[in-house]
Order: sequence, then C-alpha cells, then structure tokens
Amino acid sequence: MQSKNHNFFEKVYAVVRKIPYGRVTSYGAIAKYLGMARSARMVGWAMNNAHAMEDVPAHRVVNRKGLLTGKHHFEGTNLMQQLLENEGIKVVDDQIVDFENFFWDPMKELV
DNA sequence: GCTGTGACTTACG
DNA sequence: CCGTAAGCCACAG
Repeated sequence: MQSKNHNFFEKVYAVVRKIPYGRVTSYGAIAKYLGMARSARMVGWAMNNAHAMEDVPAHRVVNRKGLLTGKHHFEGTNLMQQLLENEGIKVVDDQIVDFENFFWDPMKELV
C-alpha cells in the first residue's frame, strides 16, 4: 500500500539527480522548485537521508552563498570539495568560486 | 499532540 | 558583505 509514500524526500532526490555534471544548486532553489521555498531546511535534511541514496549527488547542493555548509556531513573533512573540484568547480575556503557561474536553477534549466 | 532540531533563507543594522 | 535575530516546515521522540 503506497499510501502516503510520496515523501517529499523523493522529490528532492529526483531534482538532485537531475543536476548536470559540473553544476551546483542551492537548497532554496530545489525547495522552491518543489513549491516549498520556505522549507529549504527540509531539503538539507532530505540530503541527510540521501546518504542512503547513491544516485543523489548531495555534494552538488550548497547553500545560497555557494558555501559548502554540508561538507561536514560528508566522509572525511573535504570530500565534498574534492568531488566538486573533480567536476571542474573551484572551491576556496569551503566556498564555490564563481558560484553564480555554476549555479543550476531547476526552475529555468529543468523547466 | 507538543517539543526540539536542522546540510536554510530573509530581514535589519 | 558580515553578524545577529527571526521565520519556516517536516520529521523524530
């Protein structure tokens, strides 16, 4: 019985999985795309649960300032930064360089 | 059903 | 831009 299995988490994962390579987005952007711009925190929380999801590149999701706020939740100390740099994204002081240039808005890109 | 919490965001100075 | 304060919603206990 699926009942209310339509977790909003699944929606978050769906959007995060659609993040193209070498791009990043913010929790608020995802939340807004899901119609819950005021629940940006929940998006981050969903990422916490996303740890069980291998198809969820949570490292491509950062806060509004392009700061790797959730890097602390990744394995190691700078795994998140390593992953981003591996995609060609420069990260300095836990902050993405030219964040606006790498920002991926599901509202505009995903339509 | 209330309380606490959180990988956020916005507003104000 | 930076620091502080408040708002916000969903989930766990």
